[in-house]
Amino acid sequence: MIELGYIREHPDEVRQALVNLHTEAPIDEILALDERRRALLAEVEALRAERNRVSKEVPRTKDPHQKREMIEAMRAVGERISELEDELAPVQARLDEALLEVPNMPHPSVPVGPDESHNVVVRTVGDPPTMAFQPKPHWELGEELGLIDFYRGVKISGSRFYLLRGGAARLQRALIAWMIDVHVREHGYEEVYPPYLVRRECLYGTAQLPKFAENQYFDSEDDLWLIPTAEVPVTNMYREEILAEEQLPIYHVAYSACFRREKMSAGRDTRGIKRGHQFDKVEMVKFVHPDTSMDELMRLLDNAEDICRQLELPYRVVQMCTGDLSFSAAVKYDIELWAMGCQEWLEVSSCSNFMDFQARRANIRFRPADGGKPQYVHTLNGSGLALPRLMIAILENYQRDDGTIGVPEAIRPYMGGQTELP
RNA sequence: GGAGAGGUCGCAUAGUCCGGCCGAGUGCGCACGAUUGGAAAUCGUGUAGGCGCAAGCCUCGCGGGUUCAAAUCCCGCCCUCUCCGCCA
Repeated sequence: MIELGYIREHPDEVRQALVNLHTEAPIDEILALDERRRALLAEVEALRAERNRVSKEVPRTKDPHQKREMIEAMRAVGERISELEDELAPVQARLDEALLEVPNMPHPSVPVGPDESHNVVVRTVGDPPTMAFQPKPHWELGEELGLIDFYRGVKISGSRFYLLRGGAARLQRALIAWMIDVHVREHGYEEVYPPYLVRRECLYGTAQLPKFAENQYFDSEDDLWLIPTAEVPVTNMYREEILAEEQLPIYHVAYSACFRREKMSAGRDTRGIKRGHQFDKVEMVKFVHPDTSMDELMRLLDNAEDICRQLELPYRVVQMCTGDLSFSAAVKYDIELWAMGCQEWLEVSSCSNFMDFQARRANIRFRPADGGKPQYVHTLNGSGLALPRLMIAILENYQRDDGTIGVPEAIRPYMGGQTELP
């Protein structure tokens, strides 16, 4: 959430940001509600001050007549306060709601552009493997080698579900364990295992709600929501907390299953395992001092790239332009792996700096070491990495002319020394 | 799921029966100061958050109600703990 005072004082900058983001938000409504709210608040607070003052006098007043008059007068004041409060409540409620619909402001360094065609390829690392044969897409490899069972996935759970079998299931499990270990051992993260079902407030904290409700699965009976990413439970670990400055920065890495209804992407990527309703991901989350968050973003991105480098997969880093920025990110870099079979760049990681946007929503603060007022932390996160697309890249890029698939060196110790699939 | 106990300012607690002197006492912790060659001990002062230029307003798990006035009374909800039941 961005600060109400900022909208009030810089409405034109906010409007321009929305234009650059190619989105809309109820700014005019917010300004009108805010004005109304402040007027009502001034009135109601003056009355409350009077009531508080007189009510304190009441027990000290000896004269019964005077006492009765004071009580009568305050009864009238009380009624007026109630009226004003009834008027204020819906204004405040709608204002709170509207503020949650305003996206984060893009960082000044973000290139301005209408859509993904204006994203900037920052660097390309590694070369696609040379193959003396026609590489196959993973859905063919997966079926031929008995590694991916689409038919039964659909039978069990419907479209966009599949099963990994045998070596593929093992490979995924090995990748998860290995990636977590790399981030813990080499990059300084603390591993956490979070809940997959969270309360609704958490989704507000990380900004999946209120705007993206249609993409979430939830249990209406208990109002518990399935996480679309470990970002949600992990970022919310410190919601409503005031951390000590010395605790920062906090780095967490978490593996979780992720659940997405994909309502907004219905019909896209229906082939293969690129986009499912359930997938696994290793996620990195950081809580940092505001002064350091841009540096921290670069390191986070490098941590994610390190996985690609160690797996010897060709990738590129793309900076999102304003038009392709997500709702809550101020800056975002994607990492895309090149897949030989389907001949496309696959997004395996999104590394974002949210600045204080999520911290405001989730009320995550720190107390400066000099003892000053609590300040909002900056939060960041990045995939490190998402499994299905990583699996695609490995299956397609490590396929060999004899029909087998090589296991990347780095993973072999986690596969009991196994060197090829199936 | 059943029975009981409880959620108060970093932590621990007092206050709740009998509403006002309680936005809130005490201890610990922490900060600063005094004392000291230095330290311990001791003493003193300070020490929750939000809104507001300020006066002031709001917050004692959350929401609602009663009242001139609610931490305190009433209703609903959430969470924690203990015991019982059930269970990977």
